[in-house]
Amino acid sequence: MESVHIAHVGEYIGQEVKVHGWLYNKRSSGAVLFLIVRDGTGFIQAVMAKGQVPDKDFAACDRLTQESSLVVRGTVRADRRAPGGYEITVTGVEPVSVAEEYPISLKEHGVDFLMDHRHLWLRTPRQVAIMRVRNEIVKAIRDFLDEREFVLVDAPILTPSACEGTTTLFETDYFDAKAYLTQSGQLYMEAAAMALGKVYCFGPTFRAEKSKTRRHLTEFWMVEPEMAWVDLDGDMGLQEDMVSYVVQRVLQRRAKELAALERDTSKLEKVRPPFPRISYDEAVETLRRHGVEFEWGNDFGGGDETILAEEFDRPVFVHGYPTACKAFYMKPDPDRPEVCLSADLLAPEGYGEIVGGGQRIDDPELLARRIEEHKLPAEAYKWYMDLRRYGSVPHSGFGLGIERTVAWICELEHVRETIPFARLLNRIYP
RNA sequence: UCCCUGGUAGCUCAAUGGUAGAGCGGCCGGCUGUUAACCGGUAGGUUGCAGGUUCGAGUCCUGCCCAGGGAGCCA
Repeated sequence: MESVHIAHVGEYIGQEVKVHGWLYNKRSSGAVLFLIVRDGTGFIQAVMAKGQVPDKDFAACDRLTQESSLVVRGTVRADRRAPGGYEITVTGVEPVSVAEEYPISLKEHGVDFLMDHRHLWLRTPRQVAIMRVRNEIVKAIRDFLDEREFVLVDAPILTPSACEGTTTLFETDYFDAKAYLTQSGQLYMEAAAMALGKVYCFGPTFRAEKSKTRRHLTEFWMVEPEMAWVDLDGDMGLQEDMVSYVVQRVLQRRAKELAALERDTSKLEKVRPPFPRISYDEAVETLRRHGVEFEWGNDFGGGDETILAEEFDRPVFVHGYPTACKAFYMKPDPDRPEVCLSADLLAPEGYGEIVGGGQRIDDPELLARRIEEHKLPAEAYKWYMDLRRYGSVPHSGFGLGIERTVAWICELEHVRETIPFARLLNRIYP
């Protein structure tokens, strides 16, 4: 008898199969027992009638609790009444482990309770759908970059100093010296781009900021491509191609999951290049037109980003930010040094900044001056300066936040559901 | 760090300053097609913690703790 995953039972109509899974729910009508079984690939109802299986088996199943593990044997049958289209007529059931009283019911729960039980919450249909979409997004990014001949170069997680020196870092002890958890692999990617041309890193990043919003995690994942010989324009071109590719791939391959999440896919269909590009100056004008009192030189807040994004039906680039409010390595616009060759990509529907990127300073003198102006330890950035001393070239890159992208594509309220085990300001359990 | 809201049964919630309750889950029983099944019964409480006001506090006051939402912060 063949063991099958629920997602594939449709290929076994009329055959007797084995399904290994967990009891999601159970209903009974006296002499008929309905077992709703899940195995991670799907859900299926197994129907068991008294008299058609040994009484001992029937009684044992009647006692099974929610989330008990079991092996069901039975014949696959197409049934219009079944939500998935198929049912199993049980010929035998082997309980594996009877679960204790399960904390998560099929009724509503509060966020705090669910987060405390994240290890079990992950088993519910909605969370399973989100994890599958996340997986598809990650795979699509890797496939896209691979097709374009980017090389995956892993950046270190333990770093000797801040990449930008400003934001708060998680400090750790490194054999009696201080080390920090990385907040970006970018500087290392710049080194790698000078070796390999087109590279990217993909890994966790850590920010010890006390941010308490639906868009922030203290530990999150970023993909950071970096390209030698590419300017800001080429950088934005790659971003719109990549984001469009990812969205279309998810629409194509995860339609079932998006439907389970009740995602309005018509809005995602529109995500195709080219994306609109507006300058920081135009963005400020737009905000003022909407009645926002905005001073030139400030960075945008969450509400500002939403107003800007709502002007368009696809993600929008905002480029040419004031040099003063961006990182030290951003290349100033040669025609207008008060703004820099940077660009943020704002997702539609209020999801805010999903990408930040730009062209890096390639002039050694200017970079040295910036490091000094930002009061960064020159010694720690000696290797970074070397990249400009030995064959400097124009180069650009960006960082895309995985969780914000997942939240947007899945249309979620909060990024805490986009990562298996979220790390938040007040949460490091489970 | 600041502002707002909340904390009552395992969970989700109700209770005019006057006997702490319901639904779900648990347990016991019933039902041969249930779809978050349904029906009957039953157990289940230091009302976040510490003070205070009052004849009487889940309810009002003060402090603290925790959570949620937002702000700030944030490639």
